[in-house]
Amino acid sequence: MAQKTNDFAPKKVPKQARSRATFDAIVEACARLLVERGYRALTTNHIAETAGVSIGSLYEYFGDKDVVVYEVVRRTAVGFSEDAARPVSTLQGVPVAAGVRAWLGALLEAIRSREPLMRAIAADVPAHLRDPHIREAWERHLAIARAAYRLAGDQVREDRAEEVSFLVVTLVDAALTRLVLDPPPDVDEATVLDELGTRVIDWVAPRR
Amino acid sequence: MAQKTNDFAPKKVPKQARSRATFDAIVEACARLLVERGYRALTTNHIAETAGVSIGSLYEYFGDKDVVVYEVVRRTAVGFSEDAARPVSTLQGVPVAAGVRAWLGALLEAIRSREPLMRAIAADVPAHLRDPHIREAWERHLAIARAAYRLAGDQVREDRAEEVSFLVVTLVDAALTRLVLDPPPDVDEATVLDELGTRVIDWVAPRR
DNA sequence: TGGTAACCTGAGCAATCGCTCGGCTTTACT
DNA sequence: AGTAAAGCCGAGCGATTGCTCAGGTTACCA
Repeated sequence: MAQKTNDFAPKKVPKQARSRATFDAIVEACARLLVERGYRALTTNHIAETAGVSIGSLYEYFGDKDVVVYEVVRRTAVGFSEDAARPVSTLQGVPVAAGVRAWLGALLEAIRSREPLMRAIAADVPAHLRDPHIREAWERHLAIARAAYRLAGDQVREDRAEEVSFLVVTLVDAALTRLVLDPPPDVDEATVLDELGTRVIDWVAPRR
Repeated sequence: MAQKTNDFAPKKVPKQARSRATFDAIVEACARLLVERGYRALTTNHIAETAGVSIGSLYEYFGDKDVVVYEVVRRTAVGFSEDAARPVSTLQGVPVAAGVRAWLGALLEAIRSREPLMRAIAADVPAHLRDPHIREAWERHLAIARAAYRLAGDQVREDRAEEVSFLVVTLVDAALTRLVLDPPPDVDEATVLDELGTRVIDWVAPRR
């Protein structure tokens, strides 16, 4: 059977320390060029040159250009999810309001600390390279939302759980991303954060 | 002074009926190929062939490939904005709740009727070709929101107007787009719409 | 009806880019 | 020390693509 997995996995895993450094140098060079010149100007020759390795070495590990980009996006998404999830995992027993605000703060910081890369990825990287990771990150967001729901016990509403989660995560994600990557004029960031927090809290845990 | 306008305006405007047809055929062929094969597989030769005109004619009107794509995106965005705005303009004197739901319905329909093109554009078209139009559409959304505010008079809250508009438009835009282009499982569309409407209404016009 | 401007044609050039391959160097292991 | 495996090199091939240009056709108007 023809294995037509549309997988962008590296074609070979480096085993020695030297080759792991080569591998990483390539990925990092790709990230740098992505930020500095954008996806469209990316060439394998250029990546290899920037990484200080030969084009042959690049093709030792990566089947083609998009595999390198895929790896860059993967690392970014994984780091992002970890940063976003970390402060939330220690929230057992905390009131919903504090939990929500902690969540918002962590997400904002996770975006802000990766601003240039996230901007470059969102701008130009083709969807088929982004989507798997965005989908995963999305799943993790929803998992956090569901876990928070469980932790919050009877503080939160229980009807329409899926729909409310969907809308809340959509709102938070879109608003924070836009706030960092494309801040609108005449909008005060602190005010937006406060208003956003207030509304989300009121949404999931309306005072009875 | 070197005129380095990063403008993607067509290099020449067709004057006769025949050439206007050529121009349109090129734009439409580009839209079709964008949907069927995606931005990356787009070539000027292929666009011309699909349009049934020669490659020379294409370059008569469009400086390069991206100018054609830019025009496709422009037309899509303009049509979208018109569809989204139309039902809202006749809302003088209507209660806020009805206005909001009309707005949501119009937006949803405007997205849905362009689903394949919007998906193709969002997936692969580079940001520098999309952004000007997205920004414009965004401005029109905000204008609608502000106009609605004015029409609604004392029915709506007045503090934090800019921030609330920003968040509401972000939420509505992201939620509806995602709902059509990437519908999550386990989420009921009608329920989402109802919940979204309820929350938006309660957000901008809380019952006192 | 003749001339000019607008419009159209398509073979093919120049440049780029992804990727290969034959051969060399370093590391790991016995 | 010897050898095999892993890693590395980079000139250059093959294919593609954006775009030009010299010359033809159609529409407009005096």
